[in-house]
Amino acid sequence: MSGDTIDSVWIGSRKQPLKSPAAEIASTLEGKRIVRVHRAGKHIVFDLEGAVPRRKETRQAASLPRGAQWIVHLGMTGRMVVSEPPAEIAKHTHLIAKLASGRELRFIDPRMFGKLSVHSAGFDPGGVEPLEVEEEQFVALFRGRKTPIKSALLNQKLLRGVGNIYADESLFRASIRPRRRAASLTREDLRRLHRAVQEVLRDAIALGGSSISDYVDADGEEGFFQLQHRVYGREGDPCLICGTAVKRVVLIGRSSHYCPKCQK
DNA sequence: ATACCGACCTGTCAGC
DNA sequence: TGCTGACAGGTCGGTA
Repeated sequence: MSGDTIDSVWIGSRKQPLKSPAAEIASTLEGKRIVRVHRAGKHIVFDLEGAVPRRKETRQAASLPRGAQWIVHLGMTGRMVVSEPPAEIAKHTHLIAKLASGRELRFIDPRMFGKLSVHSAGFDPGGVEPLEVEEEQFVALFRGRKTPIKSALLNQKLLRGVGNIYADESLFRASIRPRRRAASLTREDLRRLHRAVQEVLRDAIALGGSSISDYVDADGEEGFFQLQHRVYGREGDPCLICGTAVKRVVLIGRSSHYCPKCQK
């Protein structure tokens, strides 16, 4: 992908997935070389020709000339696939970028919760990377917040990249109930949670993610972390530690699973 | 400022 | 065999 050039862009008629105007997305992408593809939280970031990597804490860098960036958020059901042109165009395909190599980059998203946008300056998703954050900084992020700890874990402005499955799994491994107020957690609780989040994410990444119904990675491969879920999707099943039935409650409109005995 | 809730969409599956 | 309702990897904006 890196090094390839976007020759032309086709954008579907649905506006829902577009965070920037279609014409702006097309004009920003067309003719640009993809310098680098990386991830920031839940966003896929394409650095386009002329882009200067963001540096930490350098406000004056804002005056540096910068290339554009193409930002893709997959939402719930979004996929970015690389296809050969003869490949059938899947239903719910919202964007096709024709590359100089002859391949096509396609964005497919049935539910249209995914988002496409372009930025002319350095894109900042906010929050810190959960796999990079130090223990002390992690503790400071959550200390004193009145919100339920699970809401805080899902807040992308604090920690970026943790979603519903991994929030539940992390809280189980840290023996903390989803509804516990962040402010009520001790320093030791938060240290355990820090370790749990990192452990869950590392394990999940190693297994290629969680394929619940239709998730596959960029190569179309399913993940296997769902086989290691200890509470997510296991309502009524015995806790793997104590045998108590796993509970499911709705918190901020999201399914939340926990063991009522192991998690306090 | 903070925190819930519905809205945004389509697809699938269980239950009747 | 349908139909209906609940639910799904996420985020936003309105309202209290």
